[in-house]
Amino acid sequence: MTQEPPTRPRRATLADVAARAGVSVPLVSIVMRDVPGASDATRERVKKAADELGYRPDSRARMLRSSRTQLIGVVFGVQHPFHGDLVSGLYSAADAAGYELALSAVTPGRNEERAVASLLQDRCEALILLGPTLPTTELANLADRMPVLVVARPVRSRVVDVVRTDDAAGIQLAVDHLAELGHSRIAHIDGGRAPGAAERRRGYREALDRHGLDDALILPGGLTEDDGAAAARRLLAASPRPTAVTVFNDRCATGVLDVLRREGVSVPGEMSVVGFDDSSLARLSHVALTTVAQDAERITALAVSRVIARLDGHPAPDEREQVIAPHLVVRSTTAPPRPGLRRPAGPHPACDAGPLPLPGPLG
Amino acid sequence: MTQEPPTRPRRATLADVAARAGVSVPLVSIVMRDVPGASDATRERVKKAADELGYRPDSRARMLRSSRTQLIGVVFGVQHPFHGDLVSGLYSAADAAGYELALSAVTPGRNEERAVASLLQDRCEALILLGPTLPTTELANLADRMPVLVVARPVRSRVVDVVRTDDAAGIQLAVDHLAELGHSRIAHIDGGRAPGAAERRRGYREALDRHGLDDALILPGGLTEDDGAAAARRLLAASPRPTAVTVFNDRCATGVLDVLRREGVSVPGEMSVVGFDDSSLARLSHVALTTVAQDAERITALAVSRVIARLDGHPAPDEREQVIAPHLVVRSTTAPPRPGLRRPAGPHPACDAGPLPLPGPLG
DNA sequence: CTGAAAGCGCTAACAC
DNA sequence: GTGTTAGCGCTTTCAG
Repeated sequence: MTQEPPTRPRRATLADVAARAGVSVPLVSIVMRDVPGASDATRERVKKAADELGYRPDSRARMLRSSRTQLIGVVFGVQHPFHGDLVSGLYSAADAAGYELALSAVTPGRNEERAVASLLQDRCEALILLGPTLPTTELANLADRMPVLVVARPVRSRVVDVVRTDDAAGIQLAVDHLAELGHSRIAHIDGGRAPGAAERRRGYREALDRHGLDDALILPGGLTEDDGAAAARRLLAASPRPTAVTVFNDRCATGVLDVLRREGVSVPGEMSVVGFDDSSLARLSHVALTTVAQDAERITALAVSRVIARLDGHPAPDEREQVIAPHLVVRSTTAPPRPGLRRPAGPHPACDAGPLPLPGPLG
Repeated sequence: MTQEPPTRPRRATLADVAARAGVSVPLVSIVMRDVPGASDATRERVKKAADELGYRPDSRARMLRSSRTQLIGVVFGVQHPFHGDLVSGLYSAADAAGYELALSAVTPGRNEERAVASLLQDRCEALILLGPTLPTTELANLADRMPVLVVARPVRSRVVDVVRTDDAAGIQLAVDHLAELGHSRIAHIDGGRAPGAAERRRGYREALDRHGLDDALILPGGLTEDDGAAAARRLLAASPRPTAVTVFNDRCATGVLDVLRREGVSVPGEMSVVGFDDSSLARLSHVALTTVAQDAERITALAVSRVIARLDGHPAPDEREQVIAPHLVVRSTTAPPRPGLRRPAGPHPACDAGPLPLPGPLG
């Protein structure tokens, strides 16, 4: 067996293609970029030569030469499911606009500062940050150098753009849904100091007001399953016990569901639960969580177009923050309240393993 | 209110720093790269100037000039939770070795070809592909141009490196665990044609053989919750009914759990369940799935070091494939078999809300 | 230890 | 249409 080639063939350059096609380098450049300035015959010849050489343009040289890099930097949390949806949307939007994305992940061992720093070295023209925890002053610093757009975190600043879900409206949708089902004692498990938590608290209060329900009950929660579990125990201890609860996010709601089921509290019979995010968690058939869905596609489309508008020097709109309406996804954790002890089976009561399936939302 | 600055300050270059520090450009380069060739006094002065100007090196120009880019391209699935773990590990490993990562995501609207193509334009020196579905011939094509390493998919090829979990050994761990608990009727729900599925089937068969259990039962499964749900129904219909089952992955196992609980089959009392991946799903407190964990840290460390060895021209090792031993994470879905109808409570039987906890692996 | 010159691969100006 | 010239920001020779 001969040794594998220790020396790889040098990559073909424009000059190689030019030589092979018998034309000048700039002409090849013109052809490769599909811009006017070459005859069809030449185009043909050059493309053939490039093909034969397996030529691939060098984006770094290209970006170095032209002042525009057409690069948008994106900082995202590699562990965060919803960020996956957002990144997908950003790719499509950027692609449609002729921009490239430079991804930089935040991981347990790589903080936002580092993620941003690497993007700066890559000479991105703008930055899109997904749910950043960077202090506002840092964001402002960045915005001083380039357009910065924050997704999914409310930032009060005159220098960065923000695109986010209307958190308050989201919780209001949830409360409306529960109120329509007939619930009057609706609690809220909040997200503490997490991004959006304050808005969701406010939305909850306002919705209760609108429905003339005045016994608001806000329990301290958090972002994780465990936070939800702890809050659920307090929820059950409340007197009078609420018949429904809106929870800060799906993860937390999952923890709530867990405790409820362990305690033998039927969901949605004795307690209706609404989450937030419509994460993959909520969609699991055995969770089937009614939840408030964020419109990732719209959010990302707006984010990209806003950032590009900045790059094109369009004047700043009055409001630097754009809030996107969420929508409610009704699954199986919400139903009309059931004051009695009999546990009616909802479409999917995971732990009501007993017989008697009584389908239909209304008994 | 004055208008915001429509014209952003040009980024500082080496020349700017040089001018400010009163030295030549190359000298600044030497200082910025921390290589020998400058006096301490100069170093001090240059660094100060760079700082004041907010200088950031231009990675593109740097890579263009030096033949090495020190860039490793990574293709990953943005929706795949386990890829998140892998990306985290790759970052640490690459960082420690002085390499950068160029991330390129596969999304519903962006296939692997595109993800790879963008990486090629970025002049990565090597490619690491996470669970790719690219045909082997494509992989070989790529490997012709640069070192290519595939993670988490068995590829029989002499030209690409592979680092993956020992799938067969993983299932064997699961079967060993179940056999030790006293199970003799152990089924397997497989992953069809998914990467690793064949190996896991084989591991299951071999493990059964080793334990002298000859009634192997392999049920067609898949990767999703729904696949698991369907398989679980067949599992329950089997006669004699198995007392334990190993499942292709955690997602599928979740679907299995769901059906079991709905059908009133106690887990782990009447049926023990083992998953594969140790995904976040398995870790959820209300799922608490016993599962086979892949060692993401070791996998990524090996992947990076192998790829760098290639770049450094080290000779290819005999075996281009490296299989990493997984380990078992015992949670609450496995326990000794209970032939009777009484449902004993394991450490966490989400639906066995009854009392009597009988701890200890052996009854 | 420091500076001058050259050039990575490409594109933007100009000539012809 | 096509070729020539210049230079993006940086690193690499090589002189001094």
